[in-house]
Amino acid sequence: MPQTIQSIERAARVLAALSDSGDRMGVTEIANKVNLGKSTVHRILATLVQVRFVRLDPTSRQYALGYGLLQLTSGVLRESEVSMIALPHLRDLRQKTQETVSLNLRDNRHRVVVERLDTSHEIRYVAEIGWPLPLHVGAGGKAILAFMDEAEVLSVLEDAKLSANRIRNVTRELKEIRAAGSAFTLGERLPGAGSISAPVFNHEAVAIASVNVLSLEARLNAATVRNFRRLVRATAMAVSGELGWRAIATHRQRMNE
Amino acid sequence: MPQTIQSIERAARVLAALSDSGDRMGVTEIANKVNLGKSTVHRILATLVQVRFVRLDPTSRQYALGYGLLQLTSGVLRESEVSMIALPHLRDLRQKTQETVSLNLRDNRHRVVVERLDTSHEIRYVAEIGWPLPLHVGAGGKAILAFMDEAEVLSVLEDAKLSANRIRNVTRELKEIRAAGSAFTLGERLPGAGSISAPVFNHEAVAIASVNVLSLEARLNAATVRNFRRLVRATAMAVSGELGWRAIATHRQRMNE
DNA sequence: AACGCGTGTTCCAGATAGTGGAACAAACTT
DNA sequence: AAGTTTGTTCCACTATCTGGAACACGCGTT
Repeated sequence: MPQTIQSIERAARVLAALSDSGDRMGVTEIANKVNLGKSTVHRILATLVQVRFVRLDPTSRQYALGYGLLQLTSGVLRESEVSMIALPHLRDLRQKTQETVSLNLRDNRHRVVVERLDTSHEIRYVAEIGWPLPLHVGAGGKAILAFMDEAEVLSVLEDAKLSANRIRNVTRELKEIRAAGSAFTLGERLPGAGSISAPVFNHEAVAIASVNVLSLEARLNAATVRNFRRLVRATAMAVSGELGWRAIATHRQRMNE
Repeated sequence: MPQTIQSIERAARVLAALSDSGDRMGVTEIANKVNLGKSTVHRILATLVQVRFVRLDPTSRQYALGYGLLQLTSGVLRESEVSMIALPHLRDLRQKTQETVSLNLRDNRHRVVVERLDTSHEIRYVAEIGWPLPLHVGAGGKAILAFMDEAEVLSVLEDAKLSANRIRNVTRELKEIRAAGSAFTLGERLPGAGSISAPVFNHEAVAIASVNVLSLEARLNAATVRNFRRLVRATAMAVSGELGWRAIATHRQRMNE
């Protein structure tokens, strides 16, 4: 590990602990969870309170995540032009499919759900949002994976400790996805659910995101799947287009190299 | 300032810098903005990248806020039951008013917008969300302020360095708000805009939030304002009710003053 | 009421872990 | 190809962080 600051890592661990407990916690409770002394945790918390990443209920003396974090989040989303561009298209897609739609962004060797439009509930910042998911599970991941460098794909799959056999299977599947331009999986991540997904390309023609439709296995007959594949692809391409992706240009680039 | 950790404070400053630049930045750029040496900032960034609070574009070598922060934010909102309870009521309110509605939460001596339903654009995490706003400016703040401890109100106003004269004015205004049960301001925070707001009480009958309708001065004639006041109050009370507030008991308490 | 247990908070001496200048490397600019 | 800017690494110094232990507070029990 090259040059890295312990206190900050520890502060992050404290925040994570608060996040996935989903509830307010006391000092010792946190201290146990992150395996640090009370005093250390207390000092960390005092600092985090000061910068409004954590808030302290003075009566119960319990700590919870603070609103200062919201400030940062708005920055995350503003910065990522993809989600801003995609949003209207996602609405359109939801309208047409009457299903939950979402946008996955690639984050290094994972993917992250950054937008989600629920059929009934509109967008809501729930559990799943922000959590890193593997690239090789679920249509949303595979749609991205299928259009990555072959070498990189392999290293991702090996990192995930898949057997040689499964690697072969996934690789074949990715080939099919490339041919079809969209991915379709059933119950891979959530039992009983099905997902159709297509990749979004940026101006350099790298797959940086995927547009997804989430539905239930029961609702997905062959005709519906075909229809959703078409719609998802159209949406993804519209977004890619706005990001400056030129289908033809990419070909030319390859020739010139 | 009691026991606090420098590195963490500094890390927070780096994150803040990235947030309000709204764009990706280089090491030296950040270093200048936060007044620290390059090496120090570099180390901080390396750590933040590791915990996914920041991401590094390897080709451009520029840093931006990372998706790990989204993970935390979902925790912030999940933790705050108020926003979960309020959301359906806010939708209702938007439907009835056809205006932008929002929910402000009190955060110590400030308030923070945590939810916002735009008339046209649905909920979106934009600029304003998460930023701390003063309690004594705008209807959304005053609606909360009006139902706080008198001593606390005074200390808030003094902290804001208001002249004795303006303090008197605001105090009288708060009295009116208490009597009406809702606040109405014109162009106080945003020129040309108008806002109507009512407080949300928790089970201990303390004002922890406010429900707001945002409109334009041009659209707000006397009749409309009266109507919005009614609607906003009804919404705020519905939310308060679900939070365990009992109207009659507390109403007496307040009115007896 | 007094007692004890479990919390949260503060203190402090020791030493680890962070600091920043300066040297190095890499990447654009001219 | 030389020059300039920006990112990264090194390293000795010591300021800063650490964690055990002592203190203080609140709460439930006897």
